[in-house]
Amino acid sequence: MPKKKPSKSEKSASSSPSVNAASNERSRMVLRAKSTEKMKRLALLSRESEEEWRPKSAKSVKTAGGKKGVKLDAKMPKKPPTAFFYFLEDFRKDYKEQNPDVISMRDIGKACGEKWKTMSYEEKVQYYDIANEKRREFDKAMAAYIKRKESGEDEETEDDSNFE
DNA sequence: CAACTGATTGTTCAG
DNA sequence: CTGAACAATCAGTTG
Repeated sequence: MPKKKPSKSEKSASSSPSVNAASNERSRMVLRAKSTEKMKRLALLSRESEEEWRPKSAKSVKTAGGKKGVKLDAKMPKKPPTAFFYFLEDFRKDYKEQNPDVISMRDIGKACGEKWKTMSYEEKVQYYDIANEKRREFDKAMAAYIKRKESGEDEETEDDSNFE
């Protein structure tokens, strides 16, 4: 008997049991506590220790214009949009129709977050599922990235664009 | 003129 | 385990 482990919400299992696929994908779905200054320092050290990690990401991209500027971005796969972002896409359209005056993501984001919390588990699972597949793909890229990093992360020398 | 910020939550990584 | 930071997006603001 498939008694699964839905001790979480369970709510109405009459809908579809396919929702479980989103929850137990990985074991690090914990994250939600407050903060301990102790750890804060630790993490800060880590980031600083890193070469340069990512330069603020997207923001710099715009500034970069046509220059790559960053060399580590070539290997580091960008984070795929989260389920929330997918929901945002859909919500954005709907929100625009209802509030044509408001177009800023800031306002929508607030409305989205509020609604997001009101959404039922099964409803959110739809987006979670999408994110799951996305991560799967991302996982491969990440594996390759790590593997290559351990390998020596050398190779790939196409800085023909800019010379110095 | 051009770039950054802000706001939302979820996912990610590294120690 | 935990925290810090980024993922999209676009109007608004600043330099």
